[in-house]
Amino acid sequence: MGCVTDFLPLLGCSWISLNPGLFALTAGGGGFLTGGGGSMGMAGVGEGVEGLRGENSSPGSGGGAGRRKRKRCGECVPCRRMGNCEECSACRNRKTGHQICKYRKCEQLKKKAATGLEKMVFPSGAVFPWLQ
DNA sequence: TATAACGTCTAA
DNA sequence: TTAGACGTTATA
Ligand SMILES: [Zn+2]
Ligand SMILES: [Zn+2]
Repeated sequence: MGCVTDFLPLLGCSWISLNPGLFALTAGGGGFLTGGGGSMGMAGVGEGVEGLRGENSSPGSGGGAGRRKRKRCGECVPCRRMGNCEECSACRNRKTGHQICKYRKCEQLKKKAATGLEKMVFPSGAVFPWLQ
């Protein structure tokens, strides 16, 4: 196979080629490790595949499982800020955007939800040993 | 029900 | 890659 050993057999070799944006969005500027330093990292591989499309997540039943919304920490500077500036794009487009004022956006919510798999870096220093 | 805001998709 | 739109969840 000219493909990646045992990675996503159903998707074949075309996955990364067809989803460069998604990969860059999660693995690169995802937020953790600030890409570019020479070290990359995995950005939610487990959830990444599930997050490919919103077909997963089952909040319907139970009412406890599934991916629920995170809440603001309430301690960061933006969280302590009160009142909307009414001038930022979030405030101006509040009617359609449904987003909190940019100056009030919680620092923790700015980062993508971390699952813990992001830190999966092998001792060899390689992030994707199966690619080598 | 109304209001606020997170998560994700998609156009630019 | 980013900002905006939309759907959905969470709280009052
Ligand atoms: Zn604002
Ligand atoms: Zn906060």
